[in-house]
Amino acid sequence: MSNFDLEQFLPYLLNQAAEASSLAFQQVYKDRYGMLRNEWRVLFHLGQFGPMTASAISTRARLHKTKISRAVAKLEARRFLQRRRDEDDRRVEHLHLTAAGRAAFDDLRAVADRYDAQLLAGLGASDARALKQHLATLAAAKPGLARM
Amino acid sequence: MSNFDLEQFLPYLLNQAAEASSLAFQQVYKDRYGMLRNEWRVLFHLGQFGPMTASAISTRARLHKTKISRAVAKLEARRFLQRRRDEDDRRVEHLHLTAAGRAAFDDLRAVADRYDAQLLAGLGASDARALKQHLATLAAAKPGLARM
DNA sequence: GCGTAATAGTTGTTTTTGTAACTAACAAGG
DNA sequence: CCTTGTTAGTTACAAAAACAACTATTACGC
Repeated sequence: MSNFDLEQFLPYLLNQAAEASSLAFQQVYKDRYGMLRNEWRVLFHLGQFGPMTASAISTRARLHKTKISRAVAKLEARRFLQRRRDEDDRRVEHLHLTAAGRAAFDDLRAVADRYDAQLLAGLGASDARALKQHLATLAAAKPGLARM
Repeated sequence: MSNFDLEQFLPYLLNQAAEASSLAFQQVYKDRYGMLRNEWRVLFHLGQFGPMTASAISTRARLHKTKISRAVAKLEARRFLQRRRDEDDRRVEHLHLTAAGRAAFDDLRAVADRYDAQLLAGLGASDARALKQHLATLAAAKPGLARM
């Protein structure tokens, strides 16, 4: 008999924590700006890193290009971003926020900042740092599982 | 100017870590048993906690009852579980694994056990414990965000 | 240059999810 | 008992995600 415990299984725990911690923030960008998860992510990438192409966002955010494509279309329709064709390579589109897009980003970034602090309120600064470090490592890992 | 960093935002980090760490395991239950995430979860609840009702699983797994309902229907169709009407309260169904269901559970549990160890291989035992403890706390929290 | 492959991005189709409405069975107050 | 409310679970319809196929443009090999 194994001592395996579902509720201590890391992927399960991570999912539960991710869902619980996303809920309240999700409510904000949905209620205030009618955004979906992928739209919020694209907005934040453009807000934080400046103009980028859809491919660059796809790589950095680890989102499939179809998700980016649809999120961009929606953000453009709502005048949060604009596209600009690259002169040299006409396949490429450079995306950048409009003033409205930047305002939304600034607003949501401030919320996110406070929310993050609230989530970590129970932990000391060094514990919080360690937690985020471990999560970043897990996020970057590409675990396989050879013949399990 | 804020020093906010998307990639250090806890809900975002948790999502990335959860997705990355779920991928390889997901592949296993999908390839071997054609299961979806919710089906795997129901299977594990029944395997670990013994016969339960759909409602009990719903509460413990924090899954909406419609997800349970569909997962149960699929698991039943594939002969991984059976239902039994409660004698006293005929609304209630007690769910229990069949031999095939238990075999699948035993197999997947063993994979999960090894996979968990692999994910945590870089951490010391006390770091791993602390990480899981923090995640459990986050998973249990019901953060609101009053007028942000 | 020309055929083939690769890249950027979009569109269409199928699954899966989310939300709400529904049936059936029980509970409780008068 | 009989209305009203609650709980267990299902079903129907709309929204979103996954996946594959598509167009357009550029790069590469010869």
